[in-house]
Amino acid sequence: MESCWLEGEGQEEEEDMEEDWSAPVDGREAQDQHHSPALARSTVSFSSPDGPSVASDGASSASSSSAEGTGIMTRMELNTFKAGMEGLDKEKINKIIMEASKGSRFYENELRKEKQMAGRISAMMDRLASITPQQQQEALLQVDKMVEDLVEGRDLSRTIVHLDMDAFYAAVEMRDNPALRDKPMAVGGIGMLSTSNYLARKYGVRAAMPGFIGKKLCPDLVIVPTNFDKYRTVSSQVRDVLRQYDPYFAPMSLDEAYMDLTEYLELRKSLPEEERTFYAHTEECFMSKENAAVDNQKKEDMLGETQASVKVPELSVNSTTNIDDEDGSLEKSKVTPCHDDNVSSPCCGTEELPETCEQIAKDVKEKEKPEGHDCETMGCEKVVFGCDAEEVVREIRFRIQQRTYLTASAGIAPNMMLAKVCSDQNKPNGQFYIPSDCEAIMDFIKDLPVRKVCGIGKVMAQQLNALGITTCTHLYEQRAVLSLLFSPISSSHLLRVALGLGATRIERESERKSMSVERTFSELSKPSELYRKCWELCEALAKDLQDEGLKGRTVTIKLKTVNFEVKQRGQTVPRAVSSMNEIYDVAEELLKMEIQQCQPQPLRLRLMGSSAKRRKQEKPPTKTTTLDRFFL
DNA sequence: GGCCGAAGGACCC
DNA sequence: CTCCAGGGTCCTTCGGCG
Repeated sequence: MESCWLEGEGQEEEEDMEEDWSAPVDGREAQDQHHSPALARSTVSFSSPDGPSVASDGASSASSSSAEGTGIMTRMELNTFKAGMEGLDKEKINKIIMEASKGSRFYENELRKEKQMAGRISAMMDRLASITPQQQQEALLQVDKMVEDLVEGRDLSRTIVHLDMDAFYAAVEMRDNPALRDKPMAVGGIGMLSTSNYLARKYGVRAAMPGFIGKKLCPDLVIVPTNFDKYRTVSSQVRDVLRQYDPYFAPMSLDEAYMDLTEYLELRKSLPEEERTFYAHTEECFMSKENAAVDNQKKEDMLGETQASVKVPELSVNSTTNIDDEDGSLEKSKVTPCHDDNVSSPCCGTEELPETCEQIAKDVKEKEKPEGHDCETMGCEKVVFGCDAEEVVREIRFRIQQRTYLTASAGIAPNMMLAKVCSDQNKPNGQFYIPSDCEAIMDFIKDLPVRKVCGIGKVMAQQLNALGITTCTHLYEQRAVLSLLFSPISSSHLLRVALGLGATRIERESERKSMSVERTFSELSKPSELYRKCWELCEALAKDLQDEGLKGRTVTIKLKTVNFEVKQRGQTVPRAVSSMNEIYDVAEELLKMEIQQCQPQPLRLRLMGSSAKRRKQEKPPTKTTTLDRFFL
């Protein structure tokens, strides 16, 4: 239960979600003038009052606000950036997506948002044009001071891993139903797909795509309903493995997690070979294996498939003996106190400290072995893993695969931001390592598309794009301008990205801040129906809250009109609430106001939600009477 | 000016 | 022929208030 919040049904890994932003900018072109397009532009625009024309040029290329036509609707197209997109007909796919969407209310709303975005960008370009060279100089000076601090505070002492299950939900379904293995399939419903297998991706079917469009792209697409209980089970098996390498690992969803291997790697150095030895189980092994729960039919089929992929992740198991001790000698990265990165101490939680890593490791290793099974005599392939980070991660992936028959990808780097990007690098069933030295980091960062960075989404990417920024190098080159155009928080985040910096301490699970329930339905507009729906939602929410023993001080309702416009209305109450009645009282009132607001017209909704949020956070951990762990 | 609450979004899975 | 989720977190902007 301590893992509560992470049970939030994750969407699904790498998937880029629907989006796209379909980089209209051709990389090369950007590179040619990437010296500082924005800089040049603003200088030009400054020296010549006409400047804007130059600037607006850049803006319009990034997001033509001209109606219809080709350029617009960049938000609906397919993101070709991600892995597994080789050799597929983007043109054709986008055409199909377009045709399926055109004219729908959804599409109209997207159009609206697109225009709004264009407006924001052009406002930004105007601001850019009004920046004087002096301002820029000053900004640069200031930013470079920050750069200095940031670089000085760089902490290369940690080894962070981001682990990501490959096409998780889809992989689980394929594992359990062999009939699906050679078919393009996706998990979800006709309304929305959570993820798709790699075969389906070839057709352009991706996560966060509505099922009916998936069907259009790939008429043979098999859509399997989600089965979260199953994914949760598998997920916990994976977590069992991860825990042994970092008891404080942080699951981000059912299918991905961050780990800090620093401590473990230290310990690993003195781990005898037998402790690093595993066996690739063969069919016979499985016959007696724990998975007895699975019916035989499935099991057999599973094995057939598994054999093929059971091989050790990545290359040579034998090259493993390279116990690179050279690694321990990197004193160049003097351990700095890393003041910038989050200061949470990973190892201070007094919670259930699961003994030591060694103990856990032994325990679980036993568990992984089929009962009463002796690998030595059963002829299982013996695998010995080395002691460096890459070897350990291979071992982790190997064990995950042995345990779940599913593959995972991983990224290893000195901080979370990089690790996350890395895990995507060799996506299905691969891993990528960035050693802990500045040069390696910068080399990696250099051409990294900003869009790949976690936290830079469609919108930010498009804004940056308008400034001629597509890679992290550009990000650095434009640091002065960025500091002037974006908020301090945003620009410092961008700056850190540009420097290859990221959190080096994995936050201990934090308390949840809100809880919500929302539902999409076919149009409702009669007040009685709306109140009824509201009631149901509040009921569900109250139950969820009570199940976790939580209360909320702010009750909000969320409404989505049939035109996809989203509204939220909230009210904070004097005392935290959790009961059905208390919540509904507030929600009903809020809903009533909305219904009245559009009075003669009916309020036509396609979705309604209800949520309870905790209030800010008390400044000092107020020692208010060991206050119940409620939202205040 | 600073903090808070409300509303709207961006982003992530 | 219809048909685009649901669970979160965090940031930004704005108006009110003391």
